[in-house]
Amino acid sequence: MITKTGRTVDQDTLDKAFMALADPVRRAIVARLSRGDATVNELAEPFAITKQAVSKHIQVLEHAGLVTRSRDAQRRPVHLDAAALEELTAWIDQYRLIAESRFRRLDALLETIENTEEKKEEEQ
Amino acid sequence: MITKTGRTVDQDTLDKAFMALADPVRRAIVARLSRGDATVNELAEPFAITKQAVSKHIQVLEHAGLVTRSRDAQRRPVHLDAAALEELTAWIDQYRLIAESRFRRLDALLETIENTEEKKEEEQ
DNA sequence: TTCTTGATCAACCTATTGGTTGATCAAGAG
DNA sequence: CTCTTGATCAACCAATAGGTTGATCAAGAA
Repeated sequence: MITKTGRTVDQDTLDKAFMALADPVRRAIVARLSRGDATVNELAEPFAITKQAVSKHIQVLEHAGLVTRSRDAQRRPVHLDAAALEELTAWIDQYRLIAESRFRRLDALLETIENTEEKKEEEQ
Repeated sequence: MITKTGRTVDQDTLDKAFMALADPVRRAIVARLSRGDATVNELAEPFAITKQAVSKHIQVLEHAGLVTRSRDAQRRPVHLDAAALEELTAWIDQYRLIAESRFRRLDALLETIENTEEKKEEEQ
């Protein structure tokens, strides 16, 4: 599929991205990163799980294309990719808007029918 | 968290909803349903998997709150819940917009620095 | 009642997830 | 060189996801 940004997103990328967000720890990491880049240790601090587990979560986010990492001596700051998030909302909105427009058209149709019924009653 | 619609969405609901979208078969089902309600058999037709497997996929979507089902004799038409999709985009956008506004502020800062540097050069 | 249709239930198999512990590596600091 | 810090690799384990086959159920149709 093609997003508003013109980028092509394949099924596998969508699989990984949605799967990545289907975990409360990873969503908390995304929330934290929206406020600014952070290291694995910083990200691990609020959680009651091992640093290794958090490292794995970050790898999941990275393979999903939601975050990127740079090198700064021993540190490897994690950075949130807002554009990747936008592609997900674009996918969802595409179908949500179709469903909603269909709903609105049905709404209009029902109104038309109601008006017709009222007219009939008036004519009687 | 609370969405634009005022509805509260708990972690477990987000877990299930994102997990539900992390599968190409279920996304295809969502895409099909955006065009209108359909039965399990109709939804199963395009796929090379058993009807039972599709039935399970629909249950996953249902437990995630993304679709609802009504009763019409033996048929159980599946209906896409556009409002539930909206809650997901609301969650994503919340953090995407924070990250982007941060990015824009950094952009503005870098511009300020560049202008300052240019000014210095002019002064030399 | 019997047959057909639409759909689910139940049991099972395999691959993958999310977590652990323990070892290892890479880059500075002393 | 040795020590510390930040982070990853490797092996393992329990739970779950996605799929199958076979039986079952509920509602009309004949």
